[in-house]
Amino acid sequence: MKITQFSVEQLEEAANMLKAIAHPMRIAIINHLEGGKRLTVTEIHELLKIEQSTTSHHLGILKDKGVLSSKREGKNTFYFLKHENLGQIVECLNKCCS
Amino acid sequence: MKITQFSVEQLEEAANMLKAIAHPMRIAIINHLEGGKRLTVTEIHELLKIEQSTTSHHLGILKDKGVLSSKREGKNTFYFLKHENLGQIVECLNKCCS
DNA sequence: ACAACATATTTATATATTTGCATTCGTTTA
DNA sequence: TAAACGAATGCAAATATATAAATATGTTGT
Repeated sequence: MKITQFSVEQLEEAANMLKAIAHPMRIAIINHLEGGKRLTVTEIHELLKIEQSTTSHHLGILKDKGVLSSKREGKNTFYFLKHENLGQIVECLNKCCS
Repeated sequence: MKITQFSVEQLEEAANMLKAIAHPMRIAIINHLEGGKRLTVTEIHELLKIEQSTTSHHLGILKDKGVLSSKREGKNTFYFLKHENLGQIVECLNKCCS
């Protein structure tokens, strides 16, 4: 007996969300945003040592798939986790990968 | 302050594991295996109405990336979750997607 | 050894993702 | 209104992934 029942649409959405997360850089980004932290594109780009445009692309993917939200404040755009419990996925991964 | 500290290798492994899960059919497979259930390739192939070879490919990916284990018993190969807490990811997704 | 069944692999094609350069857009400050 | 800064977008090349048909491998029973 399945615990959770997924519709085809839910399967698609869940897969898209996971696909968004399933990238080393993007896991690192989420990891840095855990605990309600807010970071700008430049901060992340310097923190992870990846190109500004690449960073923006990754953030765009995460935002588009519902993992992150963003808020523009002046010249900066801050990114943060949309659902705090998404951090659980990262924690769970950490347990399974060690 | 990050809760979890990932090494580059752990990020890669975590991403590979998530990438393995991040597919509608593969989420459906995991969903069917929750609670310690064991299913054969044919059972999954009939349950999800996808080609036998496609099913085998998906199962191979999940096994290769450490999500599933398998055990051959006679003509059949049974597949099952390697870490039961991987089901948590699916449950967490379900919460975030509804 | 042979037939029947279950699973895995090979191969090819279509499709999607990643990355960074170059450029553009939006905001602030001189 | 220009210059400077931060962020987003368009584009192209390299790489990876998905699917299924055909084939091969492994296992059981005759």
